[in-house]
Amino acid sequence: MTEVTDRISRRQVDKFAERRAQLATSALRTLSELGYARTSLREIAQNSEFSHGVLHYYFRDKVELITACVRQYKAECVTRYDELVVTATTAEGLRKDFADALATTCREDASMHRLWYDLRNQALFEESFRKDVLEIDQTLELMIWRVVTTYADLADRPLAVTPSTAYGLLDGLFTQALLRHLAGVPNATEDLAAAAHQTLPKLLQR
Amino acid sequence: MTEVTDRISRRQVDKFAERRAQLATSALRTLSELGYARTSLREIAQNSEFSHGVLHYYFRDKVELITACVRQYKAECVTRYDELVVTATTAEGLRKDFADALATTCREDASMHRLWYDLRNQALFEESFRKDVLEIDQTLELMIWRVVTTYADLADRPLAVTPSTAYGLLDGLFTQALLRHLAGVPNATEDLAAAAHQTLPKLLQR
DNA sequence: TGGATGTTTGGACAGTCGTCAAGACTTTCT
DNA sequence: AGAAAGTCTTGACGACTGTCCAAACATCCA
Repeated sequence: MTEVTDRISRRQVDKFAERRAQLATSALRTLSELGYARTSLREIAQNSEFSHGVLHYYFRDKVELITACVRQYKAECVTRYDELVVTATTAEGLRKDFADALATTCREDASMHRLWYDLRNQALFEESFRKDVLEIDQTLELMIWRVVTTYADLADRPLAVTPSTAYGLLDGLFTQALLRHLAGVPNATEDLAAAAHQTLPKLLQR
Repeated sequence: MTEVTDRISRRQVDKFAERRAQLATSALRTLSELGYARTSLREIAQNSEFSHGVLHYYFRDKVELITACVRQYKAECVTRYDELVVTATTAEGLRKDFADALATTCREDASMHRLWYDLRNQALFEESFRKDVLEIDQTLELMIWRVVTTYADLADRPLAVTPSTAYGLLDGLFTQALLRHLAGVPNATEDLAAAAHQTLPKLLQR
């Protein structure tokens, strides 16, 4: 008996979670187009296949929806460069591949990244976003750290920076490139690749 | 006759510009507290000594007001570290003073800086902000470049990075520290000082 | 002093916002 | 089959938004 109801409720929970994820994906698309300040629940619903009322069936309020978006975003981006890490055989190869991958991401996922920066900024004002944002930020830092430590290992030289410094430095380059790329500055992403390529060795001890 | 009216109209223009600046200052205070997404014209007016209607007497619309705020912000921040540059006598002294100044700014002007990052992010979505934001960003880059070149001169070693790379790297450290500081992470600004102190020499050729 | 000009107020407007709830529709179980 | 539970739509609500305007107020010169 309990097994049956458990199975049922689990199935329902799964369906519930599935639809939540589906709505969060729609919301992410809208948010990445308009930005946090200009995105309304009705706009999100309009870009999905549901009406605006359904959002309050799956999410308590707007904050919970946005939070779910942030969490979903995290899942799909924190392993972005892991493929590079496991296939890397030489320091120079990883250095070049990572720099190029940064540039490609900046070019092709520009909208999603400007949303991440937007939400991260909201956390500077709204306390309710901080926990999730800091958690993602930490995960991104670790992702970068995997790249950097692998690079150091392959180069057989010790690192000269902390994980947080490495992340801060590279993230700064990316932010800058994203702004220029979206503003139509020529060669913004190529410059990012060059700058990252130039920066990686500086993270190692001489 | 024309001289008189010129004098009058100039005086009126000055008064007009003065009030604009006064309102922009009020708006900046409100924006830095609430962030772009949560700031309304009525809220801005309420934090000033005027009613909400007056904003439309001095600014065509909200975009023009925000733009005026951005321009005003620029004027007061682009010379922030110039004092350091002109008084610096040794590379090590400048290195330490700059790192400490970054940390102090992050601690004491946190609200204003989160606003800058917020508005810079709006430019990623809203085309109308881009021109002014890119102009400020360029000015900030030059401000950092003055520090970095002076540091290189005093150290008597050539630089190994472009102005844009130097700015991107240091800005990334600052952004990260600002988030952590506002989130209440202990030692966030001290870590910023340490990271910047550690980073400066890496911008020089070995 | 009186009239013209410049400045400020406060209310009204048409929209939009997040939220909610009543009811219709669907699916599921007995 | 019919009842029960889950899902979705639709319309409404009060609050808030940017914008505009008529009228009140202040300042100025003739």
